[in-house]
Amino acid sequence: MNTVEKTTSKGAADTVADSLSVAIHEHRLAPGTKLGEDEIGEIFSVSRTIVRSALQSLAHQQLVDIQRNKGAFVARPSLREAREVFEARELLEPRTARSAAMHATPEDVDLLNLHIREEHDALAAADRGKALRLSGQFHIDIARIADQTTIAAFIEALIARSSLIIALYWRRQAALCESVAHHDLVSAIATGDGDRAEELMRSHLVDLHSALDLRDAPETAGSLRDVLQL
Amino acid sequence: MNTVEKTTSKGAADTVADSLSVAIHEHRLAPGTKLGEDEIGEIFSVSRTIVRSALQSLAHQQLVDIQRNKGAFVARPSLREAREVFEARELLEPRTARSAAMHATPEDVDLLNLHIREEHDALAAADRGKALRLSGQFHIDIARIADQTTIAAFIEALIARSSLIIALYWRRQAALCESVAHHDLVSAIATGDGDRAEELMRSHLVDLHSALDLRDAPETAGSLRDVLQL
DNA sequence: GCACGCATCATTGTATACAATCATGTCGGC
DNA sequence: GCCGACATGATTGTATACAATGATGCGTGC
Repeated sequence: MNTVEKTTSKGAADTVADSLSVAIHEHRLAPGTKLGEDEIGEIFSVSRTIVRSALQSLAHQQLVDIQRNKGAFVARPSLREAREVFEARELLEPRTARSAAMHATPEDVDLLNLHIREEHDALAAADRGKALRLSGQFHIDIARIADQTTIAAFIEALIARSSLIIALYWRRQAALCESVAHHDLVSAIATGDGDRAEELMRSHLVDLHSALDLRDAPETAGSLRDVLQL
Repeated sequence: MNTVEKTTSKGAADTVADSLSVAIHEHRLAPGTKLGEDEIGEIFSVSRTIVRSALQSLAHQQLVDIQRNKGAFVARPSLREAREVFEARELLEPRTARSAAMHATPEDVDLLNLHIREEHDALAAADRGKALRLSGQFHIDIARIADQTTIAAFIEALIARSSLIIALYWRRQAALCESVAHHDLVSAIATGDGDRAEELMRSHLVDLHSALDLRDAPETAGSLRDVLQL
């Protein structure tokens, strides 16, 4: 049901990586946070070998930044990267939404509705982090439904980085994640309306993009600001 | 000059990963080949720790397939994956070529011409593997020139997998890699003709795609066939 | 009082040792 | 003679020990 089946014996490293990944997605781990190997190893009761493997995995999808002889840190996407990530999403996701609308089965639609409900519940419980993560999960679900594994993997990576970007550059304080957009998307997908799904996804991403402050923040001031907000 | 600068101290694992990656790209390591940890460690005179790290890195970009308690093998993309990879390339690369035509500097064009020359030389020297690798490198160069790091990384991953796909499903025996297509592309990029670059890239990829035998090969017969060709 | 250099310490990089799992080949039974 | 169970060997998974590098803080000299 999840990303990896239990039956294939997931491996301890993946468990650690998943936990860290979720924590980052839920904004419980802020960009720039140092991820010490011993520290994490103690938390999960595994050796540094496992932690190291997990961190390398996260580094590969650019969720963490490993600096040689310095350690691993939760990544801080630059403005440039932020722009690129959203440009890439705007290129890939609308087409994927269209494809999802074509391929979706009733069970797929049920799954999407379930996830929307969970997202809504999290928001009602004032669990902003969880709502944010589920919001991203929704986009990944759509990519999965579209039955394009390769592109779905790309989108998954982009959404992961989007979470970091939102943590760094989010502007609108309240009224985030208007899940109404997601709801409309599901209805378009449920009725197999590819055109509408594509357009809804496009405008949804433009909305998201425009809710970020990607204009001219100083590239290097990040570390300072980070210290202050701690 | 390469993917990673020497000055940042590349790390032994990356060296091993790069060597293996090149070997795969040059079809010196066939899909399905077992990559034993001790074996590789002895070749490069490093411990299994390093080898393991390198293999995990390659696994993440799906160049090798790691099966728990079984080992690492050069990946064998399925027909489905092969189709998806080329569909994704056809989605991403034409637009990237257009962007490259817009951004290319004279030095960029020089670099492309240099690489085409190297490719031609390799072909003249009957070094089919090297020519193939350089042919892929050419596409990566274009993505780099397009100045879209994120998408360039995706394309790089797709080209890596394309190399495996070509190894498995290539149909036309002779007359491969008509570098004339690359040459035309460079001229379009050099003159800043985005439309033409986009169209040339699109047709080049369609050519490539159609030179593969992706029709109905049995998904599971691979292992058998592999044994026979050894 | 400030700055530079050095020593100490903490953390990461790598190698090796041990444990667990899977593959292979042999032996016994049918 | 063929099939299955078991034992042995090889290979991978994990933990730990050692080495190397970077960070911190103190002391000395100016």
